[in-house]
Amino acid sequence: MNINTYDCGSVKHLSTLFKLLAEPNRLKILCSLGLECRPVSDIIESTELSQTNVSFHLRALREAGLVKPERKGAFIYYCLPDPELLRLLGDFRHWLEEHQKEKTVV
Amino acid sequence: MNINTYDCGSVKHLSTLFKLLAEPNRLKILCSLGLECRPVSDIIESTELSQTNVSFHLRALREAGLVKPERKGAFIYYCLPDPELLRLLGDFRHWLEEHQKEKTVV
DNA sequence: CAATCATATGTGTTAATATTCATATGTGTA
DNA sequence: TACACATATGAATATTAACACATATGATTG
Repeated sequence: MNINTYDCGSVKHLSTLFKLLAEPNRLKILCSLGLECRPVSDIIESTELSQTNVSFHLRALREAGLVKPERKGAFIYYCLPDPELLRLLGDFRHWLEEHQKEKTVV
Repeated sequence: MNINTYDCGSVKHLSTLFKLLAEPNRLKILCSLGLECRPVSDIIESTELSQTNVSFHLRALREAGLVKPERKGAFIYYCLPDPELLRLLGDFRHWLEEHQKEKTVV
């Protein structure tokens, strides 16, 4: 390995995280949650996805610890245990905008 | 849409970016580049991937503007046009570490 | 405890993506 | 010009992931 090689830590962990975030519907779900806790029915409504599909993606996010379920009666509320994630997403979005600008300039 | 819904901007653009970063070998390539420009042969060596495979992933990264090719004689050097990307990757890695800790605590 | 609502899960199908093999293109040099 | 080297591309296959359908589980209400 070269001395100038950048250390990305465990590439595996990073890539599985990005894989989760790479699915548009999962991103939608995360964004629709925002800083609030919402029942699945809410998520279904705001994302306009099928119940099965939402449940499918929630499972993936849940198992990765990106969302946390909390039962309240018949409903299960989901929230982001660490809202810092939203900041990171914002950073990327911001970078993307800047990056696009540069590309058009160059 | 709820007033508390977090705006992730164009989910589509974000997800295509994450999709690029979700491939372990592409991450490896980005990290192996670091802040330097390197010929493809270097990348092949440090990632231990096949030539075809490296070329395949470089194309994807190139078309998204994440790496930039520059011919020098028979060699083509690739570099990150915007090293800020490495910082973002570092942020995610850092978050991942913290996040893992929390999960074990909780 | 039957009926209903909210959510999850198992299975099969389909679409997307990575990987390899064979080959092409472009560059330097004898 | 012929040859060797660096990299790219096209086609075929393999792997993976999303999605839909049917059904199961768990909670509430009468």
